Amino acid sequence: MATIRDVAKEAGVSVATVSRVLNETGYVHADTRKRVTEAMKNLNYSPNEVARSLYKKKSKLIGLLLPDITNPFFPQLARGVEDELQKDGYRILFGNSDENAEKELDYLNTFIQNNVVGIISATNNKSKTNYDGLSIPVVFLDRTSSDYPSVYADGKEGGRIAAEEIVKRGSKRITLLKGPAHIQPAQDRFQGALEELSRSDIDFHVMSTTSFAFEDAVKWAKELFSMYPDTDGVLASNDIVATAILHEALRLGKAIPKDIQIIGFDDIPQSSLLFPSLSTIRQPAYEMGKEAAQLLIKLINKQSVHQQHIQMPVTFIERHTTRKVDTNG
Amino acid sequence: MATIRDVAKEAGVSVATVSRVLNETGYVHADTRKRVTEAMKNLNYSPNEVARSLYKKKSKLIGLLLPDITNPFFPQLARGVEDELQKDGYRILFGNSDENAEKELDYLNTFIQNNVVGIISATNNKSKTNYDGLSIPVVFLDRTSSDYPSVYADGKEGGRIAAEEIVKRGSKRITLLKGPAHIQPAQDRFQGALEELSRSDIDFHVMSTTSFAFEDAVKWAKELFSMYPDTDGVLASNDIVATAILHEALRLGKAIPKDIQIIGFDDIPQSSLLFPSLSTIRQPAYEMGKEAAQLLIKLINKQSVHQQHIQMPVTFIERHTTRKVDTNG
DNA sequence: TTTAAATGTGTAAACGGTTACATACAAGAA
DNA sequence: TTCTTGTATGTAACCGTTTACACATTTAAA
Repeated sequence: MATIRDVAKEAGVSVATVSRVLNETGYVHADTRKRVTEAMKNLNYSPNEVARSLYKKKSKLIGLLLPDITNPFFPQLARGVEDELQKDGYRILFGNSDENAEKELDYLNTFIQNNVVGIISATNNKSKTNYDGLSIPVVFLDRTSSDYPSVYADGKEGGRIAAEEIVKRGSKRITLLKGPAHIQPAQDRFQGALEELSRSDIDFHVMSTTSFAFEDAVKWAKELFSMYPDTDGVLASNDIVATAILHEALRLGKAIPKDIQIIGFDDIPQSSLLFPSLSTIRQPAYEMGKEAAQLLIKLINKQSVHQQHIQMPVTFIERHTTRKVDTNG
Repeated sequence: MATIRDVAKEAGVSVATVSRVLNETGYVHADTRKRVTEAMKNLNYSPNEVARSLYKKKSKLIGLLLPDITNPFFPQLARGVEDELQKDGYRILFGNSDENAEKELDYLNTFIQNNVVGIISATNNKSKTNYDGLSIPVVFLDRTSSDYPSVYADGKEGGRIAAEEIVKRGSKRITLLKGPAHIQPAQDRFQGALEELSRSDIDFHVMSTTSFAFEDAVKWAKELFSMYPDTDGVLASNDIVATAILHEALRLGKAIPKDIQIIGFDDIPQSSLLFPSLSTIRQPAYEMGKEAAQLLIKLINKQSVHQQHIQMPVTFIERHTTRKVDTNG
């Protein structure tokens, strides 16, 4: 690898001059610039980002921390983040935390040690204290925070809409699935649905679940139908869980949506590919990723940001696990 | 951030001594070590990886280049890579190439400029020349190469098995989908299936496709059933395409697997969640990621590697888009 | 006792950039 | 003419580590 000194020698100038043409700062004579540019080309020179980063105490790297890229909701987020950051020349240092505080802290440390210039975190771990005292901007994604900038979907409203839609479509004995207690977005959507159902004159049960893993969800699905066999509507905590419910209902020979309606949450890509395709509350994951990235870039550039907390709209996606609404109703 | 000099001053020693306790190199008196360790703790010191990287000309970073994390096959790969690398303290610099040569080159450059110590690439772009002349180890994932170490599934055998299984289960008029020409793994599985079908006395059509996007796949699915309405078996180029075929078949009121059998490729997580669940050829994506990471680490450590080309086994996953094999046959 | 080897520590030069500061010349203003 | 300002370039310090080398003191061997 050629260094700036090699280029300087080749062009017969000092390193300062090379640096000036590199960064387009200060004065450089047109002829000199040309000589330097050619020397760079000859030597196939490309500046060492590490040396730059050391002196400037800032890199072109940002840290992205996700709970688990294997969960189909997150690749969309990640892609939104990347597409947006890439435009400004930022690169991503990436890690999965598994919602494990130790892993999270570990990644945060290496982010800092590598001079990242900003962090986007979609973890849901309580210990936000991990982020206190950081001297670089952090934006939380898929998570609310009063202390830090954040981008999240309106989970409560989503839960409300789901409840409203399923009631509107005639379910009378609803089971409401309450997601993991430590995942705030799951609790928001649960609250929204709970409030809306309480307001209605519908019978409903609440069933607690503790993870979003499909294998676990299958167990809850079986439990649900054995405990509440006459359930005719399920509000699932996310699309993974909804898929498990759908499977179990089909296995039991229930007609969908005639005997039982199901509404999921997230609108992960596979939801439209199920059969019957899943009605769900859509979170605009890709756009959320982009928003978070844009917000972070503004923060990095110390531009003023009108809104530190960006709430994204949530929409009901009507597919085939819900009935057509009775317009005569 | 405290520097090594701060620690040295606090402990009343030179920076060299601090560095020695940090790296456990050279001689350090037990008492001195204790003083230094305490100073580090007091100052909450943690070494600057950038400075380290600059001097040593190597970081603890590796570059991971994927075509598109949004394609459900890749998160598994990525997770396997990460879980394995993380054990040895490596961190991931991540990028999506979209099978675009320019983007790929761009990422490769920034990987190098950031002193990554190895690269894992799952791109399928022809221009392997991008990797020539790199002074760090590269391993190709989900892609064969004679010139570089690689980890890939036995696509040809997979194609062969798929053909064998669908024939064994009684399909008589098979449509074989040929994936994008520039994606080598797609061509391997196509070749394997083609050879096996040619060997049999079964009628079959070949239909070309040019991407793995679901939206495109839907169009081909419609085309397939209009051109070859009597097809009773489809060998899809991957699970996404198989899903589209499945959808269209269901839409047309075909009974599955009675009227038509479908076999996919990859075994992405959602394939078991479809209804009917998809029979497919499984590639062990997570394990492939792990293997690639292990191989890369060995290469980085200049350990001898017995096998530079690791071919992973592929298995037929029998689910519900194929009939039970006729054991009286 | 002398000498070699092992132990313990410090000084300063890298690593490859950026930039503050110094210097020099040319052009225009006073 | 002298002064100021703009243009052009170079020197060297700095960013936070690691490490070659030097030096001093112990310990062990001869």
